[in-house]
Amino acid sequence: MATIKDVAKTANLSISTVSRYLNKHPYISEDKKKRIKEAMKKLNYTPSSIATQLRSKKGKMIGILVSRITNPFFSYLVDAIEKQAKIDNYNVLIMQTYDDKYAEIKMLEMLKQHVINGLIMCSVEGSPQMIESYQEFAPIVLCNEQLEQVSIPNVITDQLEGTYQGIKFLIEKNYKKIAYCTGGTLNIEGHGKLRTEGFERALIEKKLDFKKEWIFQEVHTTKDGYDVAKKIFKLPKNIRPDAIFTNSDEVAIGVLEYMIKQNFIVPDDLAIMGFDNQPFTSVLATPLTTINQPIEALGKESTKLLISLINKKLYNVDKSKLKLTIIQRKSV
Amino acid sequence: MATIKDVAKTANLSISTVSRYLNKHPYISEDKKKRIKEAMKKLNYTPSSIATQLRSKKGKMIGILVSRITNPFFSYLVDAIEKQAKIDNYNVLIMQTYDDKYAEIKMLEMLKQHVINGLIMCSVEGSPQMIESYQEFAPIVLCNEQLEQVSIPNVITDQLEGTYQGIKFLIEKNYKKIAYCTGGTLNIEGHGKLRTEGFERALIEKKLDFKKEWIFQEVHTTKDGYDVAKKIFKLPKNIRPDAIFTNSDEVAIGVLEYMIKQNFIVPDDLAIMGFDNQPFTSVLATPLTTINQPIEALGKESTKLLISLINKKLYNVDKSKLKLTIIQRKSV
DNA sequence: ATGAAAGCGCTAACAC
DNA sequence: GTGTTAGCGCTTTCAT
Repeated sequence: MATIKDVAKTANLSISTVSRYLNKHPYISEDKKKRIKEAMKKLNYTPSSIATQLRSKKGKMIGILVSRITNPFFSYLVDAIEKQAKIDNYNVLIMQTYDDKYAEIKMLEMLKQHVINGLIMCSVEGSPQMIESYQEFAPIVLCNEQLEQVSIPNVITDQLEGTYQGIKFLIEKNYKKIAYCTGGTLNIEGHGKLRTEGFERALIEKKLDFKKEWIFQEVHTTKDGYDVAKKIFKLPKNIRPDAIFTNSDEVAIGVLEYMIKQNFIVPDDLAIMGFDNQPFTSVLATPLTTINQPIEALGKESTKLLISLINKKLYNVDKSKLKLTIIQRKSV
Repeated sequence: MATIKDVAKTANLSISTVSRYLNKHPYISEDKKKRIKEAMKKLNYTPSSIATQLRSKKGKMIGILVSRITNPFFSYLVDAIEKQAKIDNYNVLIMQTYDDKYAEIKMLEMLKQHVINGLIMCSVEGSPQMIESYQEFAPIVLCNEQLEQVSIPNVITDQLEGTYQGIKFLIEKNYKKIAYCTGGTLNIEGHGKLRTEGFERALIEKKLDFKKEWIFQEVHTTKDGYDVAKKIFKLPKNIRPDAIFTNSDEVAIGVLEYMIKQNFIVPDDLAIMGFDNQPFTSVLATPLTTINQPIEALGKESTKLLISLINKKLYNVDKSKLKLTIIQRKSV
């Protein structure tokens, strides 16, 4: 690998002059510019970004933390972030946490180590205080997440309202026995807490019962959804729910899968409400009624906010496009 | 930010001793170990990976190039690669090319600049010679891709054979007028060339006709598939194909979508063969008959091969799990 | 306008 | 076992 030294030697100039050329410093004579260009071409030289970063500390990399890239919600979110980041010449380093606190810390440490210059967290595992403390090293933006009692900038949709509307939609369609899935646990703060609040609000408002048999915690995958359905249909008919509000289309598809296999009819035997409006949910055996998340806007605004923060500038998040909407199809 | 110097000063030791501790050098007295630990905690010290990389040149980052992370084939492939990379403590830097040669070059340049220590290319755009030349800087492994006339290690499945079997399957099911989709163009080398060869071989063997109206080039997305279907059903009935072999489930879903919308029946009006066996293809309105790709094995073997190359060791790819298999469902 | 020289934070001989 | 020292490739004063 040719270094700046080699270029300087070949062009018969000092290292500093070459460095200035590289950094587009004004006032370098045309003659020397040409000599440098030639030397660089001859030696096939590329600056070592490692050395540049070491010295100047201004890298151009942002990190994204997602729980699982195979979840289309996240892959589309990453896609949106990357498209926006590219505009400002940032590269993107993606890491999956698999809900593992340790992996999250590894990424946060990269902030400290200047591997990344900012981080968008689309999933959070560790304690709010711990995460907050890392802001000392570089900006962090929470995307589609919210942390209480600490101050970390975020861009979010109104998950409480979205869920509230979704449940209300179900009730108005005359479903009264509503099962509910959440990725978290009901007790602990975090994961889906706001959605659960929206769920409760709608139920209370419509004076409907809660039944602990209808609440499913820590469900994430299609397989989890499948297992939830299995449990539901094992319930005696009189206490079996007539609709299920899932926390993602992936989970909803698991429920659907079980019902198809057992020859149950959607929505007659059980209505299914998805969440995310993922691609292909309109072409399923029963097209899914679901809640659309504004992924594009979420990714774009988070990125704009983060890059502004990196450049120590202000940015007002445009909230106009961050609305959740119900997509009505056949499963409800 | 505290540096190794600060730690040394605080612990009242030399920089080297601290460095040795950091690098798990044997034989450091327990007393000093403790002093170093305390100093590190007190100063909240983390080594700068930039400096470490500059000095030792042994970063721990591998790059992955995919065309679009939103394509489940790639997100699952990335997932498999990441899981394997983690075992050897490598982090993973993902970049999307969007079939853009320029983005690809940007990633290749990162090889030069030591940002990444190896690259897995799950998609290739530029000229074989250009890509080959970058091996000078760090190892490159092609995953699910093949380049002629140059020598770049790769791990692949037999796409020709897979397609040949797929088309033969169609013919044996008594479909004789087979439409064919490819991501590339028929003339130029690259993109789907081997699959096209498999297609041709099966047709010739079974003495079936080619019709240029049945060939669709440069189709990638669900929307492309939708448009292909539209064209097919505009054809006069006597020259309309009775089956379509698509190049991905995404495309197949587009075809399905159009047919549902227009009230055509799958497979009676047109049989659809997918490619990839993506999640949820079994729960579609018409469950998709498709070709399963061994994504797990592809990712795992590519990563093992790349890391071996980085460490200048030999590795023999385990080909036993790299087989394409037909998944028979309802669309054929 | 250009060059010399002092580091950035770390590792790795080499010496003791 | 531990300290001293010379860089890694680059940027950035400070001279000239």
